[in-house]
Amino acid sequence: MKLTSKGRYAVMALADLARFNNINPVSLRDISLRQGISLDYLEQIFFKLRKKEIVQSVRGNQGGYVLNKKAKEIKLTNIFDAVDEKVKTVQCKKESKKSCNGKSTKCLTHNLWDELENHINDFFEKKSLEDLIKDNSERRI
Amino acid sequence: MKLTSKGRYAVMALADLARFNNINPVSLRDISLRQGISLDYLEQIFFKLRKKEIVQSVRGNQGGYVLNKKAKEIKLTNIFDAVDEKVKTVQCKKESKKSCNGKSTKCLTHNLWDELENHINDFFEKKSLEDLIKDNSERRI
DNA sequence: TATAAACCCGACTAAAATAGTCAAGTATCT
DNA sequence: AGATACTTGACTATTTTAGTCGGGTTTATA
Repeated sequence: MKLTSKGRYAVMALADLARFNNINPVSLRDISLRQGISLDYLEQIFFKLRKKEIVQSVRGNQGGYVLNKKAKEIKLTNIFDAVDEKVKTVQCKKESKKSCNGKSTKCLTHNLWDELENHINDFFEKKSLEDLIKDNSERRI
Repeated sequence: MKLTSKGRYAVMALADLARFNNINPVSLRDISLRQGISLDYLEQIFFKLRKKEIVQSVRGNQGGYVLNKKAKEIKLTNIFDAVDEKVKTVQCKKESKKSCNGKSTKCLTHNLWDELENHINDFFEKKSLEDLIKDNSERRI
């Protein structure tokens, strides 16, 4: 299971983007300043987000990024997936099925990890970017 | 968020222990062989489990470990806690509340991580060791 | 057309975490 | 007495993380 800064930054940056997503693209420089994330690191992250078509880039002066879909349609799963944050608790597929299939207690816990994985993925599957910014503006201001 | 081999090993080892928990204590050597976990590493893990009173040790020849409570009463939370696997998605408490409390979008995602944390902890809070071995024996054999 | 803003992309790296190993014990059963 | 098994601390190789660095290319605008 991984869930590290990269994933968090990606979500933070996209939430920021969703908020300031007007006519004009949002530059990474602005996001970097607002969210306190290194510009260079943001570039790495957005490179991946672009490849997965979550954002679109606008090159040149006054350029930046825009969301490629509606905030409602961007689920957290998509984001984590894009930046390679795999919610993977155990890689049982590698260990050939012979050594696993019901053999003693070794695999006793595998169902658990599967279950957990589904549980977490469900959570991420249901949450969209829109939920994030909506939740937040409801609670404050 | 961390959820690594140490946590998995701890759960596997305890599930093994719960299964073979008869009158006699179970030696780490046996668990090591059955689960394919290095004996030295198991010792480290059980040192922690003992300190948190999840297991009891029986020293000397024919010694080993026994569960210190009923399998039903040992929740996964307790296990992860004992081996320092913290389900912590973000440490927002450090960043003083001034810098966080509703200031722009920086904290926009904090509710999310809180929610996720609760979600996962809930899952672990509900699952006991007994659930594990019961689930498993139901499905096979 | 010059220039600055902004994206593009690969390579490198310090620090931390992980998953152990190693060594030298101590306790207890037979 | 001897074997088995727990106890404990220190050490370490490997991997991952969270970046940095450096050199591009593209495009708006003055």
